[in-house]
Amino acid sequence: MPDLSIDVVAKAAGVHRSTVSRAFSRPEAVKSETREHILRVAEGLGYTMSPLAQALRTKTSTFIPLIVPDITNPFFAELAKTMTQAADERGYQLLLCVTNGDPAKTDGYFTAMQAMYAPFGIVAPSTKVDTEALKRFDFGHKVVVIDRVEGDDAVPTVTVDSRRGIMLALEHLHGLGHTSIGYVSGIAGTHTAQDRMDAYLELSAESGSTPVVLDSGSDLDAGTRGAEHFLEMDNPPTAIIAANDMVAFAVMSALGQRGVRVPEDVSVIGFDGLALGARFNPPLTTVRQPIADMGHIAIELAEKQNADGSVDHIVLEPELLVRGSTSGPRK
Amino acid sequence: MPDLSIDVVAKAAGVHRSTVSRAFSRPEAVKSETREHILRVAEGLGYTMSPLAQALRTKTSTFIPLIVPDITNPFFAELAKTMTQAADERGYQLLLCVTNGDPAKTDGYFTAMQAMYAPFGIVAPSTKVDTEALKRFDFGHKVVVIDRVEGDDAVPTVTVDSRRGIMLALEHLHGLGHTSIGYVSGIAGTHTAQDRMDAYLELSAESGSTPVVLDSGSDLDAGTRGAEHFLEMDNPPTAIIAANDMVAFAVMSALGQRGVRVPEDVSVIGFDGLALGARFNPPLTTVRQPIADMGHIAIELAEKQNADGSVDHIVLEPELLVRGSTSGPRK
DNA sequence: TCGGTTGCTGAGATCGGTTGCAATAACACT
DNA sequence: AGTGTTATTGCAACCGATCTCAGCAACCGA
Repeated sequence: MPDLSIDVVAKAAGVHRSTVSRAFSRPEAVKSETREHILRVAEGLGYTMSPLAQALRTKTSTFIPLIVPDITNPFFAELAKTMTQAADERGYQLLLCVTNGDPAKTDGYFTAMQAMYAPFGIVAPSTKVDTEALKRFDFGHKVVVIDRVEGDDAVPTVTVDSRRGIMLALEHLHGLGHTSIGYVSGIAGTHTAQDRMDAYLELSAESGSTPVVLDSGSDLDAGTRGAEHFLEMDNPPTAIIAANDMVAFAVMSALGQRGVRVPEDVSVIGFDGLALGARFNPPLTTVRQPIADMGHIAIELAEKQNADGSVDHIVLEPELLVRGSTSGPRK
Repeated sequence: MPDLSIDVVAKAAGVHRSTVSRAFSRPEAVKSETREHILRVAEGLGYTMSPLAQALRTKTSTFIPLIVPDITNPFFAELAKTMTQAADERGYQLLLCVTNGDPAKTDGYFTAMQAMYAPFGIVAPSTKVDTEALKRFDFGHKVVVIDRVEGDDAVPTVTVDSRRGIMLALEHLHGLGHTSIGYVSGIAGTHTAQDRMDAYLELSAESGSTPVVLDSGSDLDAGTRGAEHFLEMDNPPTAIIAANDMVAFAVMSALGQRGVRVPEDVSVIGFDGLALGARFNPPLTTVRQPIADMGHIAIELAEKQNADGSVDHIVLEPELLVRGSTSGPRK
């Protein structure tokens, strides 16, 4: 590969660099005859433009950072999957940024994204802190957030309707005959986590039952602690809503190890709709978030903002996914 | 941010561009006094070098593509996690590339990585095809593979000792009293998958028992099919080795739905050592691969190759992780 | 036929760095 | 003092594109 630059193509096609450049990036500005010739020659040489050079000159690259707290969490993994797809459909390259919940890292990624002229970035926050970091950067570089954001204004967001999701779960459980329904919270700090919890509290109260929060911790051990708490209760709930699928897994696992059977002894319902849930033992009933859509929409929002400056806040509808972890109450 | 370029720093520090450049990238070539002054000024301005410009000029960037078939598979997710960490410890940026098993995509990523002067890439293959794609690119750009590679020569690799891993599993099961041990294969096409299967076949034969391959499919449904096959047998094995954790999950889930209990009715052991396994129901006994090490080593190998041209093939030792999915045989 | 578009292409500066080479300063040695 | 290093720094070309500006030809209407 004798270093294919725009100049060698230009020479080979007998035109000037600038014409080749136009042939690629502003086709209508070149006589169609010339353009096709150039394209043909380029094709023959196996030429592609250097994204780096382009980025340097135009001050806008195709690198888009995906900032997540933990790629190991299947929710973020699924998000990453659909995002990569959406991304390279549109010629973007996803930069995987894992913060591990460390705000310093988040900051670092933001400055890095400026440095490489990222047109925008996607943030799936673990804590409110992440979204606050945004402000320090004046939104100078556009970002879209997979969560609600305090104040709901300057930055585009996409989320699912937490309240509706919890409602779905509650209705399903009520329909099955459950009246005492506990809750184990998930990754704390996120607005959506907060919203789900609030929704649970409110809706429970509305339906006349007293809410039972088994654990409100932030980590995965919330599941274990929740299960323990459950076992210590004199009159434990007959069903448990977990703030997200991972926590639901943890709950079921902890319960299982202590001899409690799902759904025979207690029903468990998650929130996320991870594919993995279908392979769990038992398969997890859950409130599905349209993760795939979220990825595409996030990118669309970003592009839209770049185009006309509009910042939208999309709220998607969740959906109930009934699998094997819920059934009628024990007695 | 009035566009911080090297020139503004130079002016502010009263030196020439080239001196600033050296102060950063070849510190020993600048009088320490001057260097410190420059660095201080830069610091004050909040200046960082443009990785794009650097890459363009030096023809080597800090972008390193991580090519995986499916980030949704926790094995690759864990790999990605440790790799991002290893990567940004050394100032690299990970580009997430998901092939979905499509060789065309793999090819695309290879050309892309050339275009952006990636110093090397990491490939965690789904099929042998992936490794063959490498040859089409003359290894012109360095790549290290998380798998064994046909011929074992031109490209650095890191894997764990498949045979040893299977041996560990077998020994554990034998120790528990199992004599009839089945096998469900995993993602096909990979050399390691092949190796594990071969090891199972050989070691079973050596120990005098007849191997029982419950399913040799490539997809996740192998688990389901394996379970069904298991149920149809007159004299089913008392334990099952799954080629990887995901398949083990699927097997246990399918078994569970059909009323077979693990480990009471049948023991199941996986291969990978995913953190997720600890949260499964029951917690999965498995052969642990040192995934975190693999990530770091992969990057080290790549750097080493770039430095002195050496290509190494590292084989790591697996380790048994006993959790709850194995116990003595039923009767 | 001539001034006024319009369409297409070439020149050349520029993006933000790097690096070989030349210039100068400083120091060592005889 | 004279000459030969050696350490520092400046100069300017270059990496591979983009884009403004200008040049030129063809076309239009009066």
